[in-house]
Amino acid sequence: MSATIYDVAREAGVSMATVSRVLNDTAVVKEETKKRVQEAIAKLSYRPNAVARGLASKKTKTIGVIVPDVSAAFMAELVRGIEDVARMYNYHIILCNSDGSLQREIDLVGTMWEKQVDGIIFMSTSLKTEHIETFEEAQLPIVLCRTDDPERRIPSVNIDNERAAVDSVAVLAAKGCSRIAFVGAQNGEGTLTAKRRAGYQEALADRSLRPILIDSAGEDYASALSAIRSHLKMEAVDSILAANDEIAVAALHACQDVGKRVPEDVMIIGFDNTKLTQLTRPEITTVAQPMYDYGAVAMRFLTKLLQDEPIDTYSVILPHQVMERQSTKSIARPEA
Amino acid sequence: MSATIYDVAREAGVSMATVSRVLNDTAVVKEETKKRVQEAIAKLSYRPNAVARGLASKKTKTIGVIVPDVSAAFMAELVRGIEDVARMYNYHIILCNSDGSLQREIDLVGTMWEKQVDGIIFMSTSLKTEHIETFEEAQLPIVLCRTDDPERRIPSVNIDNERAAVDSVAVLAAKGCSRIAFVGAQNGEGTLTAKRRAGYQEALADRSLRPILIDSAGEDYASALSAIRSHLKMEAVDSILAANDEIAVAALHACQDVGKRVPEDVMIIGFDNTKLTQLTRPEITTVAQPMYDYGAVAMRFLTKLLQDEPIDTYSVILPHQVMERQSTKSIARPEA
DNA sequence: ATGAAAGCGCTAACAA
DNA sequence: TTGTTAGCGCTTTCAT
Repeated sequence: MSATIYDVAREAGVSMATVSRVLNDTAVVKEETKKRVQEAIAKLSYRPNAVARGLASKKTKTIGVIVPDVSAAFMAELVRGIEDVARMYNYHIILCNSDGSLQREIDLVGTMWEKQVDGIIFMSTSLKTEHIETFEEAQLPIVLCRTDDPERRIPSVNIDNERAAVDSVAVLAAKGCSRIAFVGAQNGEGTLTAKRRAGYQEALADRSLRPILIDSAGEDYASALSAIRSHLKMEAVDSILAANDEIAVAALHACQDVGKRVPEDVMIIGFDNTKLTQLTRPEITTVAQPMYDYGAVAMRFLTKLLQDEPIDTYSVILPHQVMERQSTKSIARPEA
Repeated sequence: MSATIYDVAREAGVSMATVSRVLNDTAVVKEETKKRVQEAIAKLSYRPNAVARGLASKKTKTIGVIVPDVSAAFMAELVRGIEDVARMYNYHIILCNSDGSLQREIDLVGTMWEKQVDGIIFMSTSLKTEHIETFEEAQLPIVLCRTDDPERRIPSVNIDNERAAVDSVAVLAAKGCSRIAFVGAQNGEGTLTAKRRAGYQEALADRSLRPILIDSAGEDYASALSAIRSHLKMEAVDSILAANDEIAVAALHACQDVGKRVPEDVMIIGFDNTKLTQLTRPEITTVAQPMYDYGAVAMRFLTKLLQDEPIDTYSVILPHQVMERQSTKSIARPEA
């Protein structure tokens, strides 16, 4: 298993160039010699050394994946999408977590250059100028994934988050809700939550409804639970749009805690269609984001870039879908 | 950003050997020359090419991670543990999914060899002879992670699954349960579920209790739900030990469906301490498996192997813990 | 303390 | 159709 191409050449009585040719199918080789080479390869259990190959060809068949945290909800599914498509095109992925730190993201792009990856799939919250500069310096094909680039300078794959929030509000409004609250952390610009909040506000303005913003300290269950619970005690709402599913579950429990029934008294819609939403009772209506597809499409996009295939658009928008479940089910009320 | 070591050498007026020395700190270099070299590096924004380095040194500072499916529950956390420790030791990881297919696992080890990784962290269900043969052929340091090797031929990191099941039964028994059921898929030998079932049976035998095995078609929510529901209609149980948390949630819902209260009528214990268990009401008691630690410890183990550090034991057992929550809470019953 | 030179295992002109 | 020959960018003896 550690013979070199030279050993194979000698065993088959040809030159290493010929072996290389049959290996890469890069030129026509007489059927008979090809067979001899293949036998030699089998006999010696030869396997090409990808590192040497990478040095000589300046292509490593490896792409760098920079993600805030693989272990975050559903990120792994996205990574799986990347890996599946990467495999189809004979690429491998080097996976790195940035924890959302700008400095680390920048460093990682540098390291990826050192590793001579053929391209990068980059995930973060929102792009800053430092990112752009780093990308330009690295001179590597890069595809953004589930990451906002306000000025659309870098190829990217996304859903329309604002639109998704607008759609969710529409569902609620259609069921007669008018006191619609939004729950999410009040964090920076350009984050997913910010976009969703913007869509929510737009949709409420269109209907001349008063926005009810519930600011949870973080995007996690615990902080959302207490924020919602205390808000519910102050002010009645008939529906809650949550920035993500974990918050939606918190909303459900908060309602139960203060004696409100879901969906009879309060309707709830979450975001992301994680497994959670089907393991609660009632099951929670949520906006399905195609996590796997994010990855798969981004990787496919990157392969196009790498092979100079024609590209239709540099900012791909994936479809989203409001998955209606029990938490927004209209109840047929018995006539009085 | 694409100067070579040769450019740096010329810029600093030294030989490339000297540049290499300051880069790798591999020999003493006069303070002054070192400074000149570092300036040249900065001036040219030089970055060493890791591929060339790998070819010359035969070390790539890359390790292969073979996992059934990153997107499976909590696998990502394990991978995160690997990556964090890898980073501490200046390694990067190439991540691949095998979907548990033996053929693919074997192929992947080969590809990892081609990529010249310095070592492999391998995850699967149970090891077969084909695995061992492949590992030997590859001649690479390999650490098994959360993967059973009945004959302990390969270094590994695990918890004691049988013992964990025994402990769970003990908790139930201590609360007065005697009709204790186990729910899990009736799949192959050497799987996690099989180990847990074995522990369950052992613990019941010790107490002269009759085992109640509920066989769900798969390890997922839906099949477990229907299996448990129909079993509950046939036979009363006072507690359920589930092979994993998803099944535990199914058990909870099945009980609710047939009008049993948890924990008053039926107590439930899950396995894995996933987030799910805290998002149900009641919250579910579960066996905490250190997913992150599996990865972190396995990677640390591998670095020891790679640096010939002394090893105490080749099969590391990590601690588990029964996290008691509401689903096993003894209720103080009012005196009659 | 530094330099010269020989590879590492492969690809890719260029010849033949 | 096949072989010869330079590299790719670095590490690593071996000299000096």
